[in-house]
Amino acid sequence: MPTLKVKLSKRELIISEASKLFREKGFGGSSMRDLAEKVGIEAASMYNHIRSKDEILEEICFEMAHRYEAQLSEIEQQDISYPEKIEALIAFHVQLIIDNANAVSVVNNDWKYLSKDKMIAFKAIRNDYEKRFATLISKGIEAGDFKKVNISIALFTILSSLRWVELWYKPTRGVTKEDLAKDISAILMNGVKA
Amino acid sequence: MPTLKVKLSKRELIISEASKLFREKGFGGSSMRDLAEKVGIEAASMYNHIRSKDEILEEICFEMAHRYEAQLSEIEQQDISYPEKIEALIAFHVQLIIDNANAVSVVNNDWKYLSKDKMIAFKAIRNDYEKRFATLISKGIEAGDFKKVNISIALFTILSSLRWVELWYKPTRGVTKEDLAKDISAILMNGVKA
DNA sequence: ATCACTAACTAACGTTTGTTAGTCTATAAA
DNA sequence: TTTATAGACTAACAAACGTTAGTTAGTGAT
Repeated sequence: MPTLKVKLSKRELIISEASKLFREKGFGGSSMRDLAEKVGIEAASMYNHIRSKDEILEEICFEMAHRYEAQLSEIEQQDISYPEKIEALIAFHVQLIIDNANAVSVVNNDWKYLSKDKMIAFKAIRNDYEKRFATLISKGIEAGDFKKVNISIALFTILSSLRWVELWYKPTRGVTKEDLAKDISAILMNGVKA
Repeated sequence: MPTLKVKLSKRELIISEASKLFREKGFGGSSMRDLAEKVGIEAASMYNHIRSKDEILEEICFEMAHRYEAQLSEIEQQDISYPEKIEALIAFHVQLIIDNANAVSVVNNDWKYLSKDKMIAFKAIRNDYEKRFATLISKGIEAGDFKKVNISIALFTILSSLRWVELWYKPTRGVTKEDLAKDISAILMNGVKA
């Protein structure tokens, strides 16, 4: 039992360090020897814990994809208004990005390094997510809660306006996750114009 | 004279194909032999036109950075209101992204593959751009044209809400650049809430 | 004390990488 | 007609890549 625990945590250390390294140098710019040095063992030794370099990337991407999907499912089922659902999703995105900045960055930037079939699978999950997100906007319009905006444009404006958080957020800025989510929500919901 | 012209256009072909390839596979995932095949010559032959793989990336990044900077300078000097300036910048971003989707994608995603000193130079240009963009928002607030939003948050919400255009835009969608810019502006200026 | 197993190591494999050297051919200038 | 240059080629280099093989030290169970 403790053996298994140790093994898992070393594997997790590798993946955690990989997230950091991939974020900084990109998947293609990171070598297994670079990574091994960060982990503190030889490159070959890592293969006791992981199957391949590709597998690390896959684990990062699908793990995060699953988290997004799970949270969306929960919010879909909550009995709140559509604007509240969108705001809840925005808050979730902000929180996930801040708590898992490295992994989120890798998913956003390095999914194109996935092997062909894994990439197809990944895109399918992402498309599903976007479609369900769009449905929330669409229903919000029907309910009269949102303006009659182009749904696709609104969707991607919201989604990508969240991406910069990963690049921008530093605890030293003195902005809490909650305030940040609130400010972004306010801009997307009500705009910047006076 | 025609000799020079031909040389330039072959070099430009290489850079153009490189933009396409880097966008699809990433800088680290693209080899010079891959690229040469797209160009239609041998890898070694490309070195009659370019100095190195790095140089291609640098040319793409700094060429685009310069265009952003030039347009910002022009808009800064125009005698229009601050909201109009921001909308003009949004329209410019949309147009540049649509007309140079490959190059913009490379700048956005692969600048981290720049060599250390080039990366420092690139970041300096980008920081300058962001600072001047932020100033426009700041002055717009002082003028009473914008709500008293957090300037940094507003800035990055606007900038990154433009990034997805590169991923999303297809002429087949039947949305013109002008309409797209207008819709994005509308959301950022007035929000989605009814 | 023996056995099985984990997880580290060194050494090396075969490829692929970016790049250089040297050569040949066509075209334009003299 | 000679000469120079541009721009393609083939061949090859040294380095770096992901990964495998084989070995060894330590640990816990029988």
